[in-house]
Amino acid sequence: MLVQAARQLLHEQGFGRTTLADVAERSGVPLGNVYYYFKTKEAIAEAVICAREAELRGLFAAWTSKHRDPRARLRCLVRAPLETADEVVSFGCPYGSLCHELEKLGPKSPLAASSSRLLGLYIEFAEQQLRAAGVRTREATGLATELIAALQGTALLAHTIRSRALLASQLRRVERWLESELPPTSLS
Amino acid sequence: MLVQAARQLLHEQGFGRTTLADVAERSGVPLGNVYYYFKTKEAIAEAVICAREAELRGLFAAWTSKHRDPRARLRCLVRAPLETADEVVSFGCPYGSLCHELEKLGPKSPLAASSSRLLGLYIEFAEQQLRAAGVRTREATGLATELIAALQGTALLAHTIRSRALLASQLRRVERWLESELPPTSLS
DNA sequence: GTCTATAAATTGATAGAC
DNA sequence: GTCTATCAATTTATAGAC
Repeated sequence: MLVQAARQLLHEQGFGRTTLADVAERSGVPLGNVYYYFKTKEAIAEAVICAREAELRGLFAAWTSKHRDPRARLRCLVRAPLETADEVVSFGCPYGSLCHELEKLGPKSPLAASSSRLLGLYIEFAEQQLRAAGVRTREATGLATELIAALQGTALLAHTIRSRALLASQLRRVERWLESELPPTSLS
Repeated sequence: MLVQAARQLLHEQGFGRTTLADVAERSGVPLGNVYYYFKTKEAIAEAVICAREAELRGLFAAWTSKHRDPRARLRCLVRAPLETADEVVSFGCPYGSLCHELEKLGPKSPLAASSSRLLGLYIEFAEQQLRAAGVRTREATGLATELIAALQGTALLAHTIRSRALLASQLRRVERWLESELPPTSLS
């Protein structure tokens, strides 16, 4: 699938360094075909962002249905980068690196706005689970932002240093920190 | 100065989207001149990285000479993004965004290796100050990494959301967290 | 819908006058 | 050392046969 190939390539090489010829080649179709399905290169990026958004919503839904306890859902969130550790170490967080690059297109670029929604979704999910775990509404926004910032920073460092060990150990630190920030469990 | 212009442009637009014509124009010199001073575009990027490294070392030296107390130095580190809040909100952390983009050139790229040194320096400085503040050697590395990750993640989110308020409030949170992680001051 | 060929624009890099 | 003109390669995008 065209979008699937583009999704991988944008993660591996970034938007700027990925040519439409790359996308065509990895999809196994000739270059001309790409333009039959997508008017411009930006349109492909937009489709990739949508795919990433669907991917995120899928993860959130899976964690939500798997665990009733919001703390367990938050643990899934923190540990998620370990599930794809190789990719994160080699290419960074797919959502964060997309934002990082597309934001450089300027505040007026539609791609920048679309990609920032990805991190927004991330924060929103964390905030919901924090509130469900008993964090006060006022505090939940700040804490959720702090959590996502910690995860994004961890991914950037693990990627830059290219160390899976760093990713694992720092995610454990984030997990311990988060537990210390949550209100004590009500032992009903 | 050529490098100065390139330094700004790489921060504002990134390496990939900055053309040598851009650099020439902002420097006020014709395009041909750029190639008299730098053999290739990569050579300019290398010079920019060196300039950023010197900039970092200068900041560290200033904080070190200004404060004897390592805690005060760490406060400077955490609050530093506020000094250039507009730039951080508009374009992200100059060091982090450079790493983010140049790492996509692949692990074998000399530019990727050079840029990763920037974050390495950052961690190293934090680690030194943490040890001086009484954090055990074993713990200092992990804590320093966690601190820099928090700062980098904060810069990314503040940039993506384009919110100076988010930058300020989240840096305050990082500062409070850091204080809670440091051993109690010895009231000598 | 699929594919080849090619146009049009951008941009890294060079040649050569001054 | 400085500047203009231009080459060569890449890449987005289109035209048109099948």
